Amino acid sequence: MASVNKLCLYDTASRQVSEFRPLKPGQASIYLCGATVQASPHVGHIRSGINFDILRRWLIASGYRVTFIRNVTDIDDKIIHNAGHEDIPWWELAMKYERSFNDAYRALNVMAPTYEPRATGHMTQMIELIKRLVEKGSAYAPGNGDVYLEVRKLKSYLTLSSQKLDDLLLTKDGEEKFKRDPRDFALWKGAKEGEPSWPTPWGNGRPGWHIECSAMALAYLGQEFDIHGGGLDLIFPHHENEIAQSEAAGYKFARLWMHNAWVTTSGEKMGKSLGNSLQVDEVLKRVRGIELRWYLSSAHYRSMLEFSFEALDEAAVAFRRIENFLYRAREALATTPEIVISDELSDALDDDLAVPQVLAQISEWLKLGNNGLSSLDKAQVAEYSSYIRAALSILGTDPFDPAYSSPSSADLSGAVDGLISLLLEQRSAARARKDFAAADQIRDQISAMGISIEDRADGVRWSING
RNA sequence: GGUGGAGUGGCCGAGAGGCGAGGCUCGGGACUGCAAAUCCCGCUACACGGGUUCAAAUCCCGUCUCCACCUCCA
Repeated sequence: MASVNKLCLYDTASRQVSEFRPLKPGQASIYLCGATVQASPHVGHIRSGINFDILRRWLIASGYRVTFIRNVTDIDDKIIHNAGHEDIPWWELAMKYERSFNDAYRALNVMAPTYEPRATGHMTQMIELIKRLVEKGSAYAPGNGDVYLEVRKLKSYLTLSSQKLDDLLLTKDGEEKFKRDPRDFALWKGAKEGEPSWPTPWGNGRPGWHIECSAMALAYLGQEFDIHGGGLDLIFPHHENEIAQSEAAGYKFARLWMHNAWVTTSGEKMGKSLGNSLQVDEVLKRVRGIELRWYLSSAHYRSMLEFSFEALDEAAVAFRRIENFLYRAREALATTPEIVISDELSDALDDDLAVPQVLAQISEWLKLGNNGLSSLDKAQVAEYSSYIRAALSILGTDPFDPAYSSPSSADLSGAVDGLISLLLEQRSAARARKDFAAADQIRDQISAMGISIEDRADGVRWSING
């Protein structure tokens, strides 16, 4: 259990893996950029949730008290645009997709955050932060209702993405005549006719895209916190701008930046505009949540995951093997395997969450555990099933986790067990008198009901086909 | 133009100077009345061209290909 290693994580800012040193010993504060609730989640969105859920579970298992903030951005350009398109109010659209994200998180066993602040609930904090930036001379309100951050004045702008201000390609946004520099970005946007707005000293308006994260991180995690996470595509501009705002306001902000890679199809990033996005609820018609989670967890969080249904199916089959072993182990032991964190698991996860290494280890344990089942060696079964269960619990795919239980099937299983057992007794009798034709006929009939039979060393076992 | 990432066996997918990660598929075997499940054995790969080194998938130089970000992005 005790590992000599310490948790090491890759930091986007330093581009290095180094030891995680929390601000307060034994505590970890994490801010994850969550959903902008403008459409249903696709598997890429949920991969991000899963990757950081694994981080969180590992920190908790390592003894940390984790404060995990994952925001919901429920007001932005796209939400207003899409609401017009669907012909419903912007707040109805935002709530609709927030629920859809929550359904996906729940189906994939992503732990609920410690707190989940919504942008619309933090206008006061955002306006206060912008006021502070204006007072410090870092931001300016040119009188069109917008407030911009003056990026040239910042000494460390673009250090996260290691770019130079003058190398950025410029895109026209129609606000050039108000901006002191075309690269300045909007902290606050003046309201156009018919748009939602909130009153401010600079007129009615709504937040720019980035300010909510700075304001909410400050509100719940304070001026400095341990880890800020999100997808790779948030490095620029979103996270750069969060840093810019927060540091200009005098706050230290995040100590460590972690970014997950995308889910791709045909080598390309998943996105609505490409028409290649796979919605979570669609994929869940094909495999169970626990299997989808296993698949999305299987690549290292910093590696692209090339999505294919073939790979998904393969992952699901592989997972069922592990799951079946755990169920057999529970039967053999007459108790649910305990969660025992092995050194191998600790070492792998401490090394920047090396999940693929964990999977390789699980394969080894699975062989040893299955050997234990064949030789009826309970101690061996207990040992390896415990290691496997511990690994699965950190990955969020522990089949014994109540989050995955379906109560209705549990009620039925007793009755089904009785019925199947009756048939199996008949088959055993037929086999005993070497009437294999009759025995196979019974097996075929049971099989036709979607139930498979295994003749094992310790008796006959049946299971419902997944 | 700038910045970052990737190319590994039939497929997926780790590793980052020295014992062939692991999985899937495929072939062989054990067990079994036959299956199923499980286990055992086999299948010596790192885009290309140079270089450094006793030793390179890993380091250096060059080349090719692909992907991403540059104010909508997980």
